[in-house]
Amino acid sequence: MNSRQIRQTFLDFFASKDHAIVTSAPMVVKNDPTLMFTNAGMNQFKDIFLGNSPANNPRIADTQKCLRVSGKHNDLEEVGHDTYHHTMFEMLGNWSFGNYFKKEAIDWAWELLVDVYKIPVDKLYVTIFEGDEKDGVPMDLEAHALWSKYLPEDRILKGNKKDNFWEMGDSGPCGPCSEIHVDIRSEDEKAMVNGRDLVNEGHPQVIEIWNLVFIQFNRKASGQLEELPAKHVDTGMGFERLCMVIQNKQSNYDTDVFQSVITQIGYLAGKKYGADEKADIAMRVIADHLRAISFAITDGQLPSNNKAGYVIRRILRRAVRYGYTFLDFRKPFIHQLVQVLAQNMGGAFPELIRQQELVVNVIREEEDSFLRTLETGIKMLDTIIETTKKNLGSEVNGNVAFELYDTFGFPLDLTELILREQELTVNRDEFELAMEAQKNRSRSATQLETGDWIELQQAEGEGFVGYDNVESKIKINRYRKVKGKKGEFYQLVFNTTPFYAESGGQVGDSGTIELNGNKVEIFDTVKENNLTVHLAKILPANPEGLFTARVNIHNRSLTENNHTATHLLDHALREVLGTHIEQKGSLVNPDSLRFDFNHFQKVTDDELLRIQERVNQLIRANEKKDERREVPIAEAEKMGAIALFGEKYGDKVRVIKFGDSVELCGGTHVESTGTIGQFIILSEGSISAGVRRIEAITAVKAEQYVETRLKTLKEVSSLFNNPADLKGAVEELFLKFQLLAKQAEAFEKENAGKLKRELLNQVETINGINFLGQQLKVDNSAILKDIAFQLKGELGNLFLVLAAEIDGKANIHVMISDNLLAEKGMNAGAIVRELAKSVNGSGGGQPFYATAGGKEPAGIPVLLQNARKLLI
RNA sequence: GGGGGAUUAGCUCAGUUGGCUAGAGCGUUUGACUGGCAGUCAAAAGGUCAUCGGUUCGAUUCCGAUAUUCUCCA
Repeated sequence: MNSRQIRQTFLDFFASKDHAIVTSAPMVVKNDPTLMFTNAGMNQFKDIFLGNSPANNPRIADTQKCLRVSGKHNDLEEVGHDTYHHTMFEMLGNWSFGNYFKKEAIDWAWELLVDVYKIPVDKLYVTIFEGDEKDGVPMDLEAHALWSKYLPEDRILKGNKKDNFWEMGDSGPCGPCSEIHVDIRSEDEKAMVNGRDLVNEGHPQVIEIWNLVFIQFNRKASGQLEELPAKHVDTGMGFERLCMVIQNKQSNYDTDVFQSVITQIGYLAGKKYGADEKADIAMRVIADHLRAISFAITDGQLPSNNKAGYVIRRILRRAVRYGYTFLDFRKPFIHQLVQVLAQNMGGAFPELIRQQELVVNVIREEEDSFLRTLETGIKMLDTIIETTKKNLGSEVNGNVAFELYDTFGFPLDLTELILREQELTVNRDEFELAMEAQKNRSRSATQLETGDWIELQQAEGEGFVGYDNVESKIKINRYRKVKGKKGEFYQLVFNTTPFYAESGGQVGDSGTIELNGNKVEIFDTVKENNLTVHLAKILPANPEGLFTARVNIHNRSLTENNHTATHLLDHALREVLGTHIEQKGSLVNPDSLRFDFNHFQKVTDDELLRIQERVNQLIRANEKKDERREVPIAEAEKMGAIALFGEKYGDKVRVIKFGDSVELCGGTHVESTGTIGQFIILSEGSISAGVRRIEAITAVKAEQYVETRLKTLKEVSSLFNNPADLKGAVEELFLKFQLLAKQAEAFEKENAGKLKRELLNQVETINGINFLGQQLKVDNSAILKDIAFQLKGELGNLFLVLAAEIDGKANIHVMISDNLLAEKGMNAGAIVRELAKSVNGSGGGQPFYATAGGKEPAGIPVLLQNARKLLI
């Protein structure tokens, strides 16, 4: 069976057991502050488990794209060195939401593995939870009894809380789990060591492939467990491992999931997989990371310099680094692998094919920029090596290596590699110490103290009513206090709310809640795990009461103008630039709108103008809003609605139509486009390879913009006495100015020349040295400098002192011919410092030329006499 | 969100205790050699040293703020 068949078989199997098959959620997580990426199959159902949303279907199965690179599951540094860790992987899973429980979950798992996939029974082991006294949970005898039907006692192992009790977090849903392990060692090895001794011991060929979690408890903030009324099943099976087992391979990377890409890497590198351990590791790293990066990009997460984008960048750089070090790649190469990946996985994940060009471009750009980073790092390292060797050291200071890494992004392992060639090492302890200090700094800066939720009541409500109302009666169901570095605030959850929570690029609403004349301001509204959370600086006096919630209508309607304009812009972009345009991000707030989209060249001024004109045309057409809620997703697609990659949609969606613009959107919009008034594009630029950004304003802001521009224009025009051709007048003035500036420069030169000639007549020879000490009337010290250098060029054997009073201060310049420096041991710097005493000043410079300033210009004549005396 | 760095000619970058009337390479323009191209040689143009403020006799250099950008950590 190839990997495609294995995946499909899983889905077909659970479909036959009445499961709804859903698509994978995006790998990039939105609206969950605790998680950047989907790291398990259950993530997309988290809000169901938490009780925030109802389950539309009690039985679900899917394959989920997951990424484990940060937080609890951080496998990044392992990947490639062994044969079974991955950053991105697929997790096959089936779920029951208050429907079937342990019996069905275990029976079906067994049926699928043994009867369908034909995995030999004697390779399988299972584990069950042994119980925990502290939590008061007994051994999972139910699971034990179910497994006993299929396996002898010595293949059912008891596991502790760490391995066999699953928890979502410090609090929340949890329960015992039962894992299925498989032993794929050779018969010889099995004879030597019993497989049951290797389960959960980190052996690469005795591995867990499926985890069945039975969610039957809720852990309260106090740590106590309470039995859940509705019990759930959550399972996860590693797809790549399953393929390895079924295809009888010893490594995930030997399966067809990875081999096509690895073959291509080998071809590009001119090396064969399996010939050299280090090269093999590099190929595995690259094959793995390629998938992670490509899927992240298609899900809308571009590499960037912070947060999730930075994680993606780091993964890509790790791949480049391994290619650079072990496969001798010096030019971008990873982007050349995308095509093979798309061929291999595009069937199951069509977004890879659709966005292939973007993925290639983004990766190439990133590779280029990292190779540049490496180049500058190598240059810096060269000078470090040089100085270390000059000082006869054999070890490079760890802080220096850390600076190279921290500030310039040059990885430590590369530093060490290059140093080793020069027989140098890095002081690792110093490096680690500096690293630890940096981590502590970051941690203490981001510390957020989140208190427990305080449940006030469980008032029934309608959830979000803000599409139809901007004011409604609400009750506060629960709240908690959050303490950050910049003060503390409260998070409030209502039974019903007119406040729109930040989502889909539209900022959250602000406003007030009021009870008996006491108003509390809501300064922002955000979403957390599908829960609308209102942020307030203070807690209302009687939190249990019935409040009147009012959205700040002014900001809301400005935001709506911009949001609708964004849809019109999207539509216009497709008309003018082509239908390849896809949204890559957007920001909509009361002030302006920002729209990012894929396009591979600069949008020309002409195109921009046409886009702007088209949007304004659509505004004047005054298209009425056609809003449809609860549209089945298939029907929405038939309507031609534009969906976004990387956005998670439910079965039912909301469709917003304005004329021919049709989009899936949860945001708030104007009633008809005429309200927007006017649309002006402020800028167009690139934010990353293949992604452009347009910033624009509408309505009042656009009006103000035009007004100030017109006012400025009017003022400028009146400065020119309102000419018919203002542009011509300005150009003419500019030309005249240039001419005058040139003339002035020539005049000044001539003047300086004249001055210089006059000065030449004043030269007196004292003891064979040409001396000139004069006070000049100039208003700019640059002229003195210029004259000094000119005189030096014309007259040898010269000791020159020029002085002037500029802005009430004395300005002294001393110039000495080169020959005198050596012959007479004269030094302009020392001389000028000494002379400056006469004007109560100080100065300095080089031996042949120095300047000084002083606060008492009256002393200049004395100063000049003193200068003369130096020669006598 | 926090730390560190960078911003100098069209591009890539030098500029080490504050004073070298701000430099290099590539590119551009002009001239010479050549039948033409390529090329070689010669010369020139091109900079408010990111912006604003401070310290100083004097700031590209030191200090502070802002903007942009790179990088590491969370």
